[in-house]
Amino acid sequence: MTDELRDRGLRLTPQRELVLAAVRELGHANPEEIAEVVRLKHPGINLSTVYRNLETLENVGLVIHSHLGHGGATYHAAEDINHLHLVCGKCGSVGEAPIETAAQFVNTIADDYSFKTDVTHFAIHGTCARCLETL
Amino acid sequence: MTDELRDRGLRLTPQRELVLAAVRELGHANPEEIAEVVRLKHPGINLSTVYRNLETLENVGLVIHSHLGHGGATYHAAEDINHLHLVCGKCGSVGEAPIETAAQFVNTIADDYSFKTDVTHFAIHGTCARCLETL
DNA sequence: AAGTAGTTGCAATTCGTTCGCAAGTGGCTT
DNA sequence: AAGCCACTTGCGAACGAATTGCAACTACTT
Repeated sequence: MTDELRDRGLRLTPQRELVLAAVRELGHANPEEIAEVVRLKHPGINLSTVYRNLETLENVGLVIHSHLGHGGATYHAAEDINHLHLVCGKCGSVGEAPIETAAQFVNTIADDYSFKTDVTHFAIHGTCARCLETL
Repeated sequence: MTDELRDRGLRLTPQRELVLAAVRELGHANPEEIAEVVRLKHPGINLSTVYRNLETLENVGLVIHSHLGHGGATYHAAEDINHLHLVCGKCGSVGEAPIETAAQFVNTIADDYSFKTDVTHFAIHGTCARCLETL
């Protein structure tokens, strides 16, 4: 990460390093959760610092956010955006499926509308298997 | 709409009527925009009244919300939820495509994960034709 | 070792949404 | 036609999430 940052005149601070580490560790997490993990090693970190660092890490391409639910964004390490999210509207569970599942859909939209789809950015909303059973 | 409401012990107030009318007129709109339209005929309406009415109209099945962008929800008349939204991450434009476009995708997910997808609830995120050209 | 520009923490602010409450009003009942 | 009660409204306060201004700090270049 040092290069990605320095090449743009940005700095490698302990806080920034810890934020990235937390994102990598957590999988998908919101800023609040990330702050909690960071605080284990750097108790004083401010929430706004976490927000700002997530933003710069995203600009630099090390981190990506996606929207899983009604609320705010969740963050992923850029390396492991290789799945789409199946979010259950009833129980809130978050499942995963390989991006290839959507390959054909993405192609159709590209062909018919010249629209380049990023399937990972928004979750796929619906009802999960368990909730379908218990209706 | 009278029946949907009265059957549940709910009332048909002028505000409620105007909120539904505004949703039908606007296509996809957020609470603020809906409030503006309502105010043309009922200047005093309070924003929280709009929020509450959108909620009850949704419970009753006359209105549905979906998430098009980072921010809050946008509301549709229940009748015309027959398309999915293609939201451009660059320019913010909102395109539409028939739900059938996603039929195969939805089926695959149903078969492989027993997950029943509601494609209209979240937008399809990506880059629109025009923004792809001007890169 | 020093200077500079990026970064942090803090507190205040914004935005969108929700809440409690007292006053108002639909619409059933008589 | 009048009355009653539960549902609604408007208002202001409160809310959570995210953003901002600013002064103090510090990573990095030279």
